[in-house]
Amino acid sequence: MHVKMVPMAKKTHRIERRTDALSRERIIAAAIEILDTDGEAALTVRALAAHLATGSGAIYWHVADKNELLAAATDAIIARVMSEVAGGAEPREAIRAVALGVFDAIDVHPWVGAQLFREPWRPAMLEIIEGVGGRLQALGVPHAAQFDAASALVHYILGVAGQNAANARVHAPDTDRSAFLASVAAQWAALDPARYPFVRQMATRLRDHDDREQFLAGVDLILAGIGTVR
Amino acid sequence: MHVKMVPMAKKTHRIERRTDALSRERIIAAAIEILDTDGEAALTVRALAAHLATGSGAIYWHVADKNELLAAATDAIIARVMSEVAGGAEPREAIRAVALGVFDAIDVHPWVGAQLFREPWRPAMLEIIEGVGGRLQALGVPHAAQFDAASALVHYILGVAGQNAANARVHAPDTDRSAFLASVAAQWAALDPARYPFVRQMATRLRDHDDREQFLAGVDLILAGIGTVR
DNA sequence: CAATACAATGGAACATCGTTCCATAATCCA
DNA sequence: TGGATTATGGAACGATGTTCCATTGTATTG
Repeated sequence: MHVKMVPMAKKTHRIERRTDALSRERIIAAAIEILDTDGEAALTVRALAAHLATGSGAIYWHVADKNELLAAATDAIIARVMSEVAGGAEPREAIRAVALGVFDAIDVHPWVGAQLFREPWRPAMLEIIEGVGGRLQALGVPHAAQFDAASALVHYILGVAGQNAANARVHAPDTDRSAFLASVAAQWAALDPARYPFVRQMATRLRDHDDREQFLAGVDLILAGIGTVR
Repeated sequence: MHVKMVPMAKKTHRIERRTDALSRERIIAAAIEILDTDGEAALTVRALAAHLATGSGAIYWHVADKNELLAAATDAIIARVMSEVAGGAEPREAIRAVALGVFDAIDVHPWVGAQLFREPWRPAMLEIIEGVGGRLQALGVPHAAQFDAASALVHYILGVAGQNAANARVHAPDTDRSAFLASVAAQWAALDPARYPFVRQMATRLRDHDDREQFLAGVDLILAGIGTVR
């Protein structure tokens, strides 16, 4: 059952619409809220309808389908990130800032990491490519190498993003992360030394590493590689 | 009670089963066949049961759930790739070979690209990490930098893998790829030059680029970066 | 002001999915 | 041989995304 708002003055012309009217923006905002608080799997059309105190059909009047909803939510998050980064810093620092912005956004909204892979021509991906690639020219990267350089950086960012999204999907929303890392590290350490010598050696590093620092180390590594073709 | 059974040798325990008996291996093989020919979305438990001429319940006797089935199928593909690569080539070439092996495998089995992100402690991911990281030591990468270097390479490979998987998901199974690239390139070229100058410039490169070559260029870029910390 | 057209709503209904349950069949073991 | 165990196949369940449609609210028109 639902409680309707009481239209107080019905004699005068009420230009304003009902204050609880649905809109594409309100739907996207509600979707983001559900995704952030309860995870990717919790965003069902029914849950969304309940959260908005409406029915499923009303949602489909404003949004084509769930895919479009997720894509729009992703675009909203990434656009916000890129506008916050902006700035006219030194190009190398700007690239790091863009990458870290995306990383941090996915830390807060893990579902974005999975969405970035779908429909790469959507605004979200364009923003990232532009944010990274736009600074490569200022870095002095030869024109012929800019496409490869931007592609490498963006794909690396995507890889980390997807991995973080996957990790968030596996965990309970607030599982102790260090406990999880320790458990995987223990599995690695218990592997057959003859078959997996490297992975075994990396077990302790996996346990102690900081995701954010390591992500940045990867960006720096790629930037160093880009520097060699200057 | 007398024994009138067939000669029941302890070691020759071979009683023939029905030749069409199900098995975990047959189920995984059938799943891979459906995934490869009809795409990720076509793999439903019902389709799989029909393909094996059995019922859904029988499948669940051999396999825990669909996740495990997909993970096992992924492990099978990646294990095959890594055993084929192997070889004692020069480390730099070996890393390129491993990366290309994964790339080519995902070109044939796009669904693998999406699966690699789930449960990174599974055999498939271990194989890749070991295949890449194991050669870094031989490359002369300092011990302290090996974790970051391997992580960067693997995440880059993952990013490309996920992107290719997404592309394959969007296309009809045999859509003309160059036509698709041309259409996206046209969209890029039509963007606002003030907002997306870099993406616009890259449009023609996007149209003409070769995925495989560009992937390798990224690997080389990262290897070059790794070389700077030697 | 009444009548009407249209945007918007909410919930029932539908097809499909992964999974569970269970009656049965096939096979093994004592 | 007979009971126990393994294996099978299909019905049934709950949940999902989506469509359909009767109904409501609002704006426009005669």
